[in-house]
This record gives sequence, structure tokens and C-alpha cells, in this order.
Amino acid sequence: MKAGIKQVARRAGVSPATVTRVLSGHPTVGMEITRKVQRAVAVTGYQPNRMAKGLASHRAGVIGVVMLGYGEAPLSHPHPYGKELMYSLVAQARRQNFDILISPDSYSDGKTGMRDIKRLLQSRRVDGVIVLNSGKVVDASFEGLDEINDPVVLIGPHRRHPHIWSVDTDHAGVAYDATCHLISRGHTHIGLVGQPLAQDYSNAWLHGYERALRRHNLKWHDEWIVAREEWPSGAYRSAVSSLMQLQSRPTALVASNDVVAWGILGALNELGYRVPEDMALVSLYNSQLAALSNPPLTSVDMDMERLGRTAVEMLIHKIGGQYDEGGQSTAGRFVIPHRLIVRESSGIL
Amino acid sequence: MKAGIKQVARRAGVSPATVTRVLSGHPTVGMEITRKVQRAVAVTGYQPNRMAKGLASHRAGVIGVVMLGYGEAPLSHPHPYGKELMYSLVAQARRQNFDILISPDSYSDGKTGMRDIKRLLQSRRVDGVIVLNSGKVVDASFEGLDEINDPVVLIGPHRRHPHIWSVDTDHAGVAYDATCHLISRGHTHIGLVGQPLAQDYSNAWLHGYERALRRHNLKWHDEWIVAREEWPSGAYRSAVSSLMQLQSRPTALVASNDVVAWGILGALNELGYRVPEDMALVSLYNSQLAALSNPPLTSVDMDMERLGRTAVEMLIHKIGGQYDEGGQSTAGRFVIPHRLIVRESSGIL
DNA sequence: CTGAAAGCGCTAACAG
DNA sequence: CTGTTAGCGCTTTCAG
Repeated sequence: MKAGIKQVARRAGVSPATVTRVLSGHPTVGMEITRKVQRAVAVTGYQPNRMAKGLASHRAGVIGVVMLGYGEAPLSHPHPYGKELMYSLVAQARRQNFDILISPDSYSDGKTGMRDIKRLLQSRRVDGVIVLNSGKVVDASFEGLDEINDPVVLIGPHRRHPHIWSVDTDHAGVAYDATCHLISRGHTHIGLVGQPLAQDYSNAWLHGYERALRRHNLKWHDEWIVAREEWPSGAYRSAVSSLMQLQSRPTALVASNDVVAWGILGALNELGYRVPEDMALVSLYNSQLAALSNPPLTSVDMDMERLGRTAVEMLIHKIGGQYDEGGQSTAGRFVIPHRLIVRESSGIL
Repeated sequence: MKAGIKQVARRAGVSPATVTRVLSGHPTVGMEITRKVQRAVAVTGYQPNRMAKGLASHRAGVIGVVMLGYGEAPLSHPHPYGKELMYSLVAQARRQNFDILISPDSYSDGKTGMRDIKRLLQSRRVDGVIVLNSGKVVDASFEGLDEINDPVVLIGPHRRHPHIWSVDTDHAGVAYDATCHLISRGHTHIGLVGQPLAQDYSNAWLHGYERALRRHNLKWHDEWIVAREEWPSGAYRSAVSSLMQLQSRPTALVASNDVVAWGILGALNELGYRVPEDMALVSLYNSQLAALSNPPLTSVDMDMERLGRTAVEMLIHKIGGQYDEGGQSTAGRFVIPHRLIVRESSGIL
């Protein structure tokens, strides 16, 4: 029952090589023969053995996904690249006929990350790898990424590796735009709530935030900036509470993502403050949660769909051309445009 | 540079077969030789070519994941099995040294689902498949699933296929427990808000809900049951609003998942009602959102971690024994226990 | 334009 | 206990 290429070939009255040619759309095959082969394939329900195909052709037809610094729970990590991005990767890979492989190695942290990526590539299970930088990974962890000869595309920030292909959002720009929007709504006291500033993302946010304020000749206080790694249930309440009790308190906040924004919203509500009247709010990422809150969140959309799509396209391009081009001299960095989605949390004009 | 098994063998002064034996932990290898081989492997940084290995051993070391009925956005589908389940699958697969493959075929809907699963299996890319039933798939779509000879484990409900291996939650029991909890809090007017009742999950919920009410000699009205496929932003508000205006309105609701519960919470809040005073709420799934709401949601935890883990264990067991056992005569259905997590939304004692 | 032959890199009998 | 010998099922030169 398990039809092999030989059975198909015999049935069609041709050689195995010809079957391969028809199946891979090789141009130089006669109409007659093509027909016969196609019929034989249809009748037998033939499906090529991917192992054999891969072994012979040196191509797996698979893209590996490695998440750096997500610890034990990468898929439940709310931030910064969530399921939207993951979905986009899978969807685009499908369009180009690649599978997505999530290997055990995918759970690496910074320390072992590079080694795991190399292992994955060397085992030839995948043709290339997309690395998701959670932002927790210090840049030094990418040491060696640029020496890998197989196709690799990094999603996320990195500083010191000009040879790495990557695609990312302009995180500083995102924070800048969010802050400017609040300024344009008349706010002069603006705070920032999010993750620890040691992380690459947060760092960029801080820069964008400060740049926006500076450009508008506004000042800010360190107490307006709240950053913590974990946000257990009570944390929002106490953070918001301290913020509100400041003698010179912010009247608007930039939240580093929608989950944080929801937390702030809840705390504000619980403490009897109203949004946007008592406190305006702008969030980042514009996930599905943003529109569902009360009031709906103004949030910066980072177009995860396009981010993922671009990453896969870049990678497959590299995979296709990995023998043509010598080395990674043609590295590039793509920045996906973001845009502010104005809803009610930032105030009504 | 690209070390193959031959290089390693030569370096260690042994035959390729011996290298294989050492690497696969074959018992009958001398200490001396084992050492030498291990050293050679370490020095060369040898990584077996998985294609070749797979072709020769007839095992891919990969588990395929197919999501049925999730349409174009399986990974962003909030319900019923989200990223927690996905994570659990990947984590458990890792523990047992399997990769997870999300193939283009994974996006099947009911119509083409079976065909895609067969294709995936027949291409020998994967050793077995875990099928996630979104609940939207009508049971008839599983026609043929029981004829597949390769290992398949279904996660989710199904009715007519005794030969299918599956693991699931007792959905009716979940709704039953949620409803009983509300009853024990003194409620007699209890509503149900969720997805269309034509879906398997919702059907089970309805049964559990009704059973609980019947057992306690309580009545319910059709207007207390709100079911819709999509919940755009305004939908919660209007649903809640109609519910509250009923002359005999429910004082408590069972929400089919945490996202729905958040929506209800928001609408209630917006309309000036308080939870749990004006309306008590119990939700299902106990996702990360449940604890973060205000007030925190009482929700039924379905232990997605264990659900995923069990599914992978079952599948790998089948993969391991697929030549020993004849046919699928030993099919089984595992039900993962759930438990109610009491928080504030269902009332304070 | 098509067939024949030669592997891809590894594992799995079978000998020794 | 270890080496030798055949392939796994497909692709790919290379002839014709």
C-alpha cells in the first residue's frame, strides 16, 4: 500500500527520475509523460518520503524557531512577541511550503543559545533558523551568531553585530510616538510603566520616551518611571497608588504592553480613579486585549503579522541563495513600521 | 569541518556502527571504546544528520501537531486550548526528545482535516500526530480517523469513534461544578454565556449546567443563556444589558472562558453594576487572565499542562509500541481532572 | 527530453 | 563485543 516512487514510476511507465522531475516542476518534461505521472501519483496516493528527499537534496523544507531567554515558558510569555507573531511565522512558512519546527533546543537561554542553534542547524533538521530575542538576553549572548554560515534571521534588537540579518520594530520610535501623542493631548506630566530597563526593549522605550519629552521641553522625574520584572496581582495597585500620591504626579502613562495596561486600568479603577479623566493611558503592542478593555486602550500597533512574514521571507531568501552568495556580506536590517491606534484611554478630543 | 559519522569513527579507531551504538546507548559496548568514541564526538562536534538517521531508522523523532477547525488563526484562537496547552506539548515532547512540527497541513478545517493528517503521516516527516479539536469541528469530520494506522491522539471531544485514542477534560463536569458552586453560594437564577451550542464543548457545558440546576430543583430560562460565535467590543455590553433588564434576571453567570468573563466584567462595570454583589461570575479555563481581573475571577482550572503532557506521553507510547501491538484494539480515553479555583468574582462568604 | 547509475549519511542485520 | 555489508527512498549527475 505504501506507494514509493518506484511503484509510481512503474505504473506510469517511466523512470523514478522522471517522476521526481514532474513532481518538482522541472520544465523539460513532455506533456504526455507529465499527464501519466500525475495520474499515477493520484491513483496511488503517493507522498514522497521527506527523509529520503531531504537526505538526497540537502534540504529539509523546515524552518526552526528558537526563542532566546524565554526560560521554561516561552509560549506563555506574554511579551514582547506573542502568539500573533508565532502565527504569522507559521502562516508565512506555509505559504512558501516550509514547515515550522519547534525543537527542544528552542528553549535555550542566553548562555547555551548559540550552541543550541548551531546544533539544530548542524543536524540538518532545518534549513535555517529564526531566532526570537525575548529582550532579556543580553547582547553578549549573540557572540558567535555572526559566524554561523547557515541562514539565520533574528527578530528583535541587537547592537553589536552588523553581519546579522534581522527584522525588528523601532522600539524607541514606538515609545516616542506614544509619548508625543500624550503630549499632543495636552499632558506635561507623563510616566512610563514596564519592564526592567536593563532589557533591550525597555532601554529603547526609555530613550524614545525621554527624547519625546526633551524635544517638547518637558521634564520628568525618576519616580514617574516604574519598572519591574514580574507583576503579581497586587503590584499594579501599589505602583499606581504610589504614583498617584506623588506631590507632582503624572497625568498620563505609557504602559509597555497591553497586559500591563490592563493591570494599571484595574488598579486605577479599584482606587477610584477614572481613565482618561484622572489618568490617560497609552499602551504598546495593540494586542487583541487593547480593544476589549474599558475604556478601550490607545495602543501602538507593531504589525506582528508583517514582522513575522518579513522574517520568514528573509530567511527563505537566504536559504535559497545560500550557495550563490559568498558569506554574509549582504546582511540587512529591516524595520517594520508601527502606527498609533487611538482609542479612548488617551483622552477624547 | 562537517564531521560525519565516518570521520568520527576513524578518529576513534572504530567502525561507524560502533559510533552509532555508543550514541544510542547500546548496552554491549566496552568502556574503553565508549570513551574513545565520546572523545572523538566531543572533539569533532559531531551532530548526526537527522535525515539520514530518520531514513535509515524509520523514525523521525518528530511529533506533528494538527489543529482542526481553527481556520486561519489557530494560534491566536483564544479558545478552548490556547498557548498553555501548546507549551505543555512542546515541553513534554522535549523531555522525551521529540521535536514538534507545525506543518502547513496543520491549518486544516474539518473538511480536509483527515486527508491532511494522512498526508503528514505518509510523508514520514512525523512519527505520530496530535490532533487538537477546536470544538468547531463537527464530529462527522473525524470519519476515517480510526482507520489511520499510525499513532494519533486526539485532544478534545468526540463521540462516535471508540477506537480513537484521546485525552480530554470532562467538559460537562466542568460546567456542572461551576454551576454547583454558584448554587452553593445561594444563587438560584443562574445564566450561561458563551459559544454557540452547536459546538461540542458548548453542548457539554449546557448539559452540565442543566444537570446541576435540575439536581438542585432549580429552573432556568432560555433568555439566561447567551451564545454567540463572535464577541466584538459592543456585544458584551448589549448582552449584559438585556440580561439585566429581564424581569426575572439571573444573579450569577457561568462564562465559557476567561476572555468572555473579562468582557462581561467590563460591561457590568460600565453599566454600573458590581461584581459579585449585583452579579456573581464563574469562568472556565483559569488562564493567566483570571487572576488579573478586578475582581479576580473564580474559574475552573482544567490543567492544560497535564492535558498536554498526557497526550504526548500517550502518543509516544503508541509510537514506541506501534509494531508490537496489532491494530488499535487497545484504544483508550483519558480524562484530566479539573478543579475549581475560588476567587472573588463568585462572591465572598 | 528521459533513463541509468551513484550516492546522500546513517542504521541494522549478520558475521566473526 | 565489534566490523562488514546492505540498503532506507529519493535526487542528481551523466549519458544517450
